Amino acid sequence: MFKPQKKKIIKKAKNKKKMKKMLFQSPKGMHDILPEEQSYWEKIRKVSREIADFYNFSRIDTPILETAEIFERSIGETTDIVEKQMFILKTKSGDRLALRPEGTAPIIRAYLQHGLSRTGHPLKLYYNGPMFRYEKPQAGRYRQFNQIGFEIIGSDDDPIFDAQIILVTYQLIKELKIKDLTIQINSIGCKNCRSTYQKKLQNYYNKLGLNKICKDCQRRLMINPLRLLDCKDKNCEEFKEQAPIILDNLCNSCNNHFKVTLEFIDELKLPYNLNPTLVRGLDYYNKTVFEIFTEGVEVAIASGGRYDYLTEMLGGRKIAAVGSGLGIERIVELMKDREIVVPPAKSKPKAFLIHIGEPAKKQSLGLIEEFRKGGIKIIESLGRDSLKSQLRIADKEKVFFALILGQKEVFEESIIIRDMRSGAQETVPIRKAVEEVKRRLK
RNA sequence: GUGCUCGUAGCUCAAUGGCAGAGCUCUCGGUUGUGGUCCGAGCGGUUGCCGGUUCGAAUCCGGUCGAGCACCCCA
Repeated sequence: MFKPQKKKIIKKAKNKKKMKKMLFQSPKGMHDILPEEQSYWEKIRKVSREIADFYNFSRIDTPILETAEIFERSIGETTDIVEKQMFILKTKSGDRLALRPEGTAPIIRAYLQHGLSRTGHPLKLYYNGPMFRYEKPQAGRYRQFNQIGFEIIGSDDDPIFDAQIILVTYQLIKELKIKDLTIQINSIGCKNCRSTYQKKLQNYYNKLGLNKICKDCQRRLMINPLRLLDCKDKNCEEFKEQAPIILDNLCNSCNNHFKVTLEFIDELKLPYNLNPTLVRGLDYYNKTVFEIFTEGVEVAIASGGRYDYLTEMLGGRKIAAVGSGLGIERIVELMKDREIVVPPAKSKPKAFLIHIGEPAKKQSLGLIEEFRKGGIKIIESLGRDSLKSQLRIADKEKVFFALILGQKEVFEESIIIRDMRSGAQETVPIRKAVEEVKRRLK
């Protein structure tokens, strides 16, 4: 009777110890953005702000959680995103909310909810924020990832906006010094010609016989025939080559739309490839679809397309729109790999305040405020008391001047200004400290 | 979701069944209040976690968590 109890107690104690020691990890596929990589993120934010501003896109932020149905209706019930990749939660009152897996549908929801059509057409919006997909992580593929997106809503389906979206997206990447870009582009038609084409494609594969194509293709044939063109299986390749091509099956209006879009892009001399197998995974796309790649990287760094039916899918009247999205993590990885230099996220300090003794320490915070008023960034190491340690830090921070405030200086109401490069020092009245440093910085 | 590879100090890596180590980083010191170089010391680990085999496990086995690769899919 005693033994089991004893064992239990030991086990409990062990657990307690373990609990104390256990370190937590960030959730699978979700990452911290540490101070040392913030410079890349800041650079991307800055450039995207500037690009958006120039092309007159207004910033919009939508909640991270949305009614799950928004995505089910727009992205498509049979897509992987909706079928297995959404983080869904139920609130206490029973609402089904989803962590947004993409940015476009929420923006259209906001557009309809707030009647943003009143602000005139076309409405140009951009966003930057986290998206969530429950997937098996890999390099460049995370469960929480950040996207920048551009949307042009309204103004019918004028192909010039297809071209402008592509241009803006392309310029953003180019502005970040990422080279060797190519745009893959295709048109997947409208409701009418797409479904005609899908039937044609299904017929073609059915005639071939199911046993000739891979298992994935058999599944695709049933649920999403356009995806057949995406198959990378070697056996399927030859059938793909013979398969009907969507560009040959577009209706007159879609064909013309695509032709004009390409003319605009030709005019801009953007490097693009016609890719008739490019179809995109989301249901709301129609007509133009595109992806932007860089040499040596398998995955797209940006993608987008036209979505003229999305407003209707979300309960509004039909409003044509076109948009794009960029994967920030993928861009950051590229910038690191290619050793693209970016300015530091923090500004450089000009001076370092050193205190020796309690009276000096007491004056430190107040003195720093004087420098802030004077517009000079001054740093310190208030937790360190030895002069040597403080000078070491000042050196490491590469400041121009160290200001030394000791017992004697406090008594005399003065401060030492030390030029860190030459080592020359001068004692000046403390009232003139800011002014003196300012003068020397020139 | 399927198949495979990898997890040792904050970082880069040693130790391959027998005492867990090095370099870098970080902290402090090298005699009154003066940095970098140099020298010295210290901090940092129940080897991701749990279990099994064994006299003995970082090492072998199983599971699990995480990272990555190829699929699936995608930013």
